[in-house]
Amino acid sequence: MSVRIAERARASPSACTHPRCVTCDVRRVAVCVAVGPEHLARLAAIASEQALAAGQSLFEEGEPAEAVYVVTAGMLKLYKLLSDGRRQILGFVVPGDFLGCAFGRLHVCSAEAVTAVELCRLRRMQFLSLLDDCPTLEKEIMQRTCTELAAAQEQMLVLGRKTATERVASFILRMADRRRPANDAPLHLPMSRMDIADYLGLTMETVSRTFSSLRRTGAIDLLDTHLLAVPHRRRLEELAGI
Amino acid sequence: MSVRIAERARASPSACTHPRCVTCDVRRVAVCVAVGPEHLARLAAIASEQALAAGQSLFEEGEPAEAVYVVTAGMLKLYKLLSDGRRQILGFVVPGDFLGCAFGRLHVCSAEAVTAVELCRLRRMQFLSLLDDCPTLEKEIMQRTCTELAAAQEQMLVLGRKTATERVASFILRMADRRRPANDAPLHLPMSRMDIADYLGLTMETVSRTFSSLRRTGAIDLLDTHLLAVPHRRRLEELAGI
DNA sequence: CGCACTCTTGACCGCACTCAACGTTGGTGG
DNA sequence: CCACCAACGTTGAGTGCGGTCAAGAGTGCG
Repeated sequence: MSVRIAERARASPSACTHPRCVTCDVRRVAVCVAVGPEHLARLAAIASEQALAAGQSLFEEGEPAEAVYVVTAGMLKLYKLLSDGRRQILGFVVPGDFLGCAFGRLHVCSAEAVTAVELCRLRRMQFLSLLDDCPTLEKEIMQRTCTELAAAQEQMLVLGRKTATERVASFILRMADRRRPANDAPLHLPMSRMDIADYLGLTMETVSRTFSSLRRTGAIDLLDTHLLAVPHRRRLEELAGI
Repeated sequence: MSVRIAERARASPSACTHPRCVTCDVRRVAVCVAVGPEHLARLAAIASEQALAAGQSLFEEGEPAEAVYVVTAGMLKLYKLLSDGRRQILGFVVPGDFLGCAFGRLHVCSAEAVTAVELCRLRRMQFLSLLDDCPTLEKEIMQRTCTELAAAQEQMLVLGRKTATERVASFILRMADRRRPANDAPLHLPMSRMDIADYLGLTMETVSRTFSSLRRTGAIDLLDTHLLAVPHRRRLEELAGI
């Protein structure tokens, strides 16, 4: 991986439009890391590859955080548990996303692979010291953290005030919008109905019923259990309570 | 205000334990801003005082963000609205907290005074350029943003998976814990039952009923509508579903 | 004193949960 | 190749928690 970062940086710097960007292309997934060329070797030195099978855990809440990650393929879910097993999924992580880069010593949530996953692992202390020396990277992390905070606040509105139909419609729209690159192809939702339920604060049964109801009313086309099309986006937005 | 910041910095640098901290003491509320002495004059130059009466709005979702604020007295609430008026309160802001310092151009939520409020207003563009030159301040903002993100994720668990009793118990514990300085005096909750309801994803009636039920079972002492004591913290923690 | 506002409490209702049965799919082994 | 099984998803029936509606208590202010 270390080698590949440097190689790709020289080979195709134009794959990403971000200024001073290193393109780390693993399996044709572009990962943008805003780091100046003077810090490139250091970034490469602290990076290593890691892979997970679907269902495998990456880290758990309360564990010491020893690394941060950039996802290069697949999807993970972040979640918190109550002592009796109730679960809240905080978000789904897709290629290009940073993971576990909180500033605390301990992980504040657990991470588990939804599909097979490939990641770029960065040793935490070295990554933090790189941040100190590389302002553009620090800006990038700050930007991403703010985006995550805004997403969490939007989800608080969903969980606190929206009905089941509005939650599912909001979920579909959000998942459609965060695809990189953006496109109009059918939307693949690899997570189980149970995962969607735990993300939306509902039960599996209610999620299933709501998908069926959206299909019956024509708001979505369910091509397959995990594949759907949005024929009339505006209609789904109305159902989402925008 | 500008003058007071500089004055206080020289007058009582020991009021705050934070390294290289400027104590901006307005009405005896200590506000810590991690900025080196070399940037002190610049900080003072972009700061001004502002006051709000209870119920007054500071900014609204979607407006351009022209300033960031440090609260020096009172309490504000941050919230989002749905088109039909449903409201989700994202958090309550207390003295010492930063406010509106997202990196986007527009405010992502609205802010309204719960009580009479005094703030230190910092012009946004100048504040951002100060951030560029002052790494300790930037670290401080990053740290606070991460803390806020963790709080938002904890609240997602509350809103998505906890019962009414667990939500109210969690709320009381959180409010008790974030007091600065920490103390065991009776807890003052200046916000209305409606505000608590909109923070916890409940109705006013359910919040009121739950407070009454907690009082009957002895988990809390309601000294007054907005003042309570927690006689057995452990008991409340159990009720909160820790 | 009267008004306005907030909070509390009661009665009833409905949305989402629980429990249960069944269908579908994919993997395994005879 | 099919039988079997386990996991996941769908659908139906009934229930309960928290919402809705309404009345009344408490409080502050002019």
